[in-house]
Amino acid sequence: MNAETKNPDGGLESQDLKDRHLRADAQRNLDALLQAAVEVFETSGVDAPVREIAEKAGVGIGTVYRHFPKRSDLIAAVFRHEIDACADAAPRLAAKHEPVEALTRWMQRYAAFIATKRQLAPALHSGDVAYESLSAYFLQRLKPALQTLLESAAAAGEIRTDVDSKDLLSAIASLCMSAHDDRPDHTRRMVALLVDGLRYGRRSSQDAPS
Amino acid sequence: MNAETKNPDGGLESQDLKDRHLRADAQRNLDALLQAAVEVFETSGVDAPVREIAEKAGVGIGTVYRHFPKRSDLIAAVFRHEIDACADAAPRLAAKHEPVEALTRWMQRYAAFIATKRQLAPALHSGDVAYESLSAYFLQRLKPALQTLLESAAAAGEIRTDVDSKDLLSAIASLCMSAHDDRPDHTRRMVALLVDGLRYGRRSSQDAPS
DNA sequence: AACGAAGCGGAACGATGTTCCAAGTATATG
DNA sequence: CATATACTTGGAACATCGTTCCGCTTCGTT
Repeated sequence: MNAETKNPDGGLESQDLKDRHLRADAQRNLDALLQAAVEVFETSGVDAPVREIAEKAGVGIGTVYRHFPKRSDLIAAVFRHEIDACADAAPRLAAKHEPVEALTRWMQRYAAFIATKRQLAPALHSGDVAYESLSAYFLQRLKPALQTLLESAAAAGEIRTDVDSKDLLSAIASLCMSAHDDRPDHTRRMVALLVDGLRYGRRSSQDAPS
Repeated sequence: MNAETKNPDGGLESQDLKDRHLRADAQRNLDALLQAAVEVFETSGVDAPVREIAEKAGVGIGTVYRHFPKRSDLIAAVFRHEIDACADAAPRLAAKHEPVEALTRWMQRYAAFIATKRQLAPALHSGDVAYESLSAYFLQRLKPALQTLLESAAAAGEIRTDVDSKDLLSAIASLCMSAHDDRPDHTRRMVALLVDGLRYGRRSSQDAPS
């Protein structure tokens, strides 16, 4: 009924943050659990039984529920984990490649990530409390990541400057949602097309300062 | 592997068609089952337990599975039933109201129908064989229904003539999918806006026959 | 009325999410 | 190093579902 009964900070565990000393073995199990969940979800989809994940991680079912009270918490944790991985890829790519190349590679990376999560989309809008914060987190992490890449490429004069990163994120997501199984690289080409679109109008801005 | 093992006619039961004499009590149970399913799905959503529907219909679980071998068959049957109801509303409205009024009312009717089926959309694209034929049936029934209404209104010179009924169907569906719960009549106004859009360009066609 | 077949009800099965607690183990403390 | 204590664990057990099965009931016919 009231929202006060919920943990105000969003309360999702992470293997990176050590909030209150977590016992060493517990930490090890948590990591194994997350890794196993990633693999199982990739193999059998998000509908895979909790027991299968527990077995793959080499722990008991009780351990799973100790770390993730609800099945949806596990899914949410994995999702967050992958959002982080995708967001963290941005600065890494930016350091290794020139701006447009980094931007291109990241968009492809992001597209591949979204394609994996197609079956998650329904759940996201199902009103489940466990997924409520995910949409916000998604934008909070990915929008700045893309924005930085866009700004670098724009500063180098390689692409246009009038593109909103949020629009671009959802545009790519839409592309991936409609991808057919019989066109494995359809999405890749569509994203490449988007990048070309970004380059096309690069000289259209004349209000550039300095 | 091969498609030949599947029933070639699509094999979905209907309370309207009497394929092979159905025993009187069986027919009664089938009707009660369908009605109960409609009510339960409305109340508790499509994820409602089969047992709940059986109880509401006053029959045993075995009876449900006699008529609908799979849970998805029940859902599909209800969906078909409601598609029929929506399609049948078109000629009824056309007989009772002037063309544009009939068109408006039907579009609102259709929008209300779609809004109810939001949770069904994921299942429709999940690849389940039971739902495969539904998309086709959906278009087969609804497109002609809308098209007739559109043509009547166009013939009366009340609306433009360059609107594809299929596009309009999916446009309304899209509107309903993005509807928020805190805006109950948002969809209604959006559909009304669509109707106004139809009226706006009414003089743009000059190739109207007879 | 009697018979055969169609139909019915619900116990039972297997899978899955979730709870619970006795037993085990890491860590702090002496 | 030994001990105490609280944190963790494993998995049996429970609740809920979809689905199957089969003995019994009821309808339609002769």
